[in-house]
Amino acid sequence: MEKKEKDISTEEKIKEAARIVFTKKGFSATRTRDIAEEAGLNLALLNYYFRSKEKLFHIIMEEKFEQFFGMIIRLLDDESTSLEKKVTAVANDYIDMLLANPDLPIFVLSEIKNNPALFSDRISSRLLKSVFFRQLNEVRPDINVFHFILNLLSMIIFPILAQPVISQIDAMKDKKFKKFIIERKKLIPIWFNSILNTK
Amino acid sequence: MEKKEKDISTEEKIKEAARIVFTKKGFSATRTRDIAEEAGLNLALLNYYFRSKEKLFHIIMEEKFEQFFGMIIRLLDDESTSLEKKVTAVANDYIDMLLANPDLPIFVLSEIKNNPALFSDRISSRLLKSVFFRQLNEVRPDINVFHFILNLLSMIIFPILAQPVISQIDAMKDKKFKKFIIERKKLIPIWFNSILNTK
DNA sequence: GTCTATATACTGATAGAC
DNA sequence: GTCTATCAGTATATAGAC
Repeated sequence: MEKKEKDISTEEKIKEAARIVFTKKGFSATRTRDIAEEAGLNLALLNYYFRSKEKLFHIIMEEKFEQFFGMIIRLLDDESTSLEKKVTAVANDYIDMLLANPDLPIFVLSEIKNNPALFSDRISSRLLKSVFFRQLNEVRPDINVFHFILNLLSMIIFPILAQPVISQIDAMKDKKFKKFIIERKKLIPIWFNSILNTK
Repeated sequence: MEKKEKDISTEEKIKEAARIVFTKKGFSATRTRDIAEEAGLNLALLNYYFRSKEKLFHIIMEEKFEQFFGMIIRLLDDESTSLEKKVTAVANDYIDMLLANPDLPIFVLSEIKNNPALFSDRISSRLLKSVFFRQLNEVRPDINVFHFILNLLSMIIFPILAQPVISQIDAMKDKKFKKFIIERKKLIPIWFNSILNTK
């Protein structure tokens, strides 16, 4: 009767395997057999629990989109923190999340590109109405909010996206790459302050 | 005997179709039938001219990698321009190239992630030995060159990568998005100067 | 619920006519 | 060189035994 690891339901085993394989290879390159193998389960069980590859993919995709966009929006829509604190918080927490999920950005961007309908405009409107947008407009109405937020996200997300390229450089392999990214947690807020305080 | 459009060889028609379809959908999601259809040609001709999907892909991929990395390296390895001019040149010319080839960045990054062996370390060493690296070290030896170049590339490339997401926002559709990106040609050098002149 | 076996459809590649 | 027809291999999905 005691709880063991083995008590994870078959359904959840399949979902966990699907998270790994889909985010790693994308929808097209993933075979249902890859997921079954990753889960250590029979192929037929995927269809028993989820009906089709598409349906399973949609469940995982929505989870991953929420992970990717939801966290940013929650950090930027916080009434209790200042603009500077938000930049620091995004740099810290979002980088940590991406280091734990390095396949996430390219998965999300690729799948939205393949099928833009997957991305609901509800997400972008949550960003546009966020506290962050209001705050930046109060402090620096001359700064284009879109440029500012896109610079922040670029400097955080792009290096993770480009890791497979960057890590080919000897000085940037594995742990060195991770150390390099963690350095950016401190540096990104500094760079943004010099932009904010210029002119 | 006169030259017409129709004089484009069948081989080149297939390559041009392959460029479009492979960069749009990636290797796995592309069917050889998609390429034949895009070229307006019979499927069997692909194998007649290029033996296999893999071989055709390798040809296109190497072209595209050279386009993506080669241009950056040529701009950064120019003895005749200053550091500031290089930032301006990269912001201008590279953004123009990416606007003309919006599928290029995610294609290159996805395919290298799927198969890191595709990316030769010859490319990274050309970057590390570039004039740009030497120049930045002379002017600001306290600045980490990797952070600097990655910030530059992030701010240029990421917005293009994220276009399918950004353009879901009403204020960022089509021509407005392009205008927004072109604004960045002027702004990116300004932002980098405030970072370079700080501290 | 889970397995084996198999149906059905798709994809890359080739044989052979023209 | 280019086409039609088709093969062989693989992928998703299901039927049916346990």
